[in-house]
Amino acid sequence: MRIGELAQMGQCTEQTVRYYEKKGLLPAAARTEANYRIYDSAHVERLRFIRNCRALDMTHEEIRGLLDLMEQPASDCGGVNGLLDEHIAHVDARITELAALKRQLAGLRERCQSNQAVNECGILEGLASMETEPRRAPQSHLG
Amino acid sequence: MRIGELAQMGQCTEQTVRYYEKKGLLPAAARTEANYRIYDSAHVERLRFIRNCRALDMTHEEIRGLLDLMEQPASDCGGVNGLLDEHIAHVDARITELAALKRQLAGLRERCQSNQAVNECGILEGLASMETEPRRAPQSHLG
DNA sequence: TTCACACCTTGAAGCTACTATAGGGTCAAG
DNA sequence: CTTGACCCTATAGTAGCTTCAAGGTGTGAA
Repeated sequence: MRIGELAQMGQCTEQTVRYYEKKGLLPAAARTEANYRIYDSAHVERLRFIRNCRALDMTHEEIRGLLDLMEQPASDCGGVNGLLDEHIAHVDARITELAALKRQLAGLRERCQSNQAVNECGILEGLASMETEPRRAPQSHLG
Repeated sequence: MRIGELAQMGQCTEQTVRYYEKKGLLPAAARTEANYRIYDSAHVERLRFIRNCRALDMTHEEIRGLLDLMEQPASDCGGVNGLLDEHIAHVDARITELAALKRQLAGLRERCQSNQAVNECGILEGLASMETEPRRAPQSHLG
């Protein structure tokens, strides 16, 4: 099959497939005489694996880790479990961060219930007077 | 004051200040004869406002919106309230997404409790066989 | 044959919000 | 006169793509 069909199987665009190839997540495809990339079912499997990982918000780095571990099918899968545990920890950390953020925003929002003049708005006052604390390193890659 | 001091007041780096100037969040600074940027207390206020918004994970776009609204101090602050409400909705949406993600990851993690061979690992089986659903547009800018 | 049209190719630029690096200029103290 | 702290610009890199530009390929119809 050609790139369009593969992309469809992987629920992504052709550009994304080329991008994965460039980044080494997918191996370089064989080519037809016209220089078209050609794929088989092994590529479909690998692409779907990658897309599933992406759907779970794993980074390319994490996915690469899993793919590397899969290269030794007989070895122990402790590394896989560890990688997933770390990823779950990232998600947890981000949820915690966002919950704190939401509390802060809710507090700010309470400072202006009615429509009033911009220069008396409690929200803007709050934003102007907050004490910015130096941003610490993010606990997760999840934005 | 010069850029180093301003950056310190805003809990950010000098590069970040220059970046904000380039992006139009901060007005172009006056210069000394030696071409050094010079700032006063109004700049400090504006930078702190921006940094506080960033600490709340607002985008530059959202911050620009607030700054624009502040340019008309006498006008009604309904726009400010709306902007904040939308931002809170972004945070909420992201929390919901991440909670769903966490459930999915927990289900996946259960598929392999003990260390076994990689090619029999339930996690990798799960990742290979999941049905990727076409990724819908993100409900928030929060990664 | 020639045309349209769908499909494929590459490379480069754009997105967010910075961070880092290179290669230089300014200025006060020792 | 040199050291060191501070400042300047411009460029490239980060993640994970998306979009654009400018073209080549292949098939069916007029």
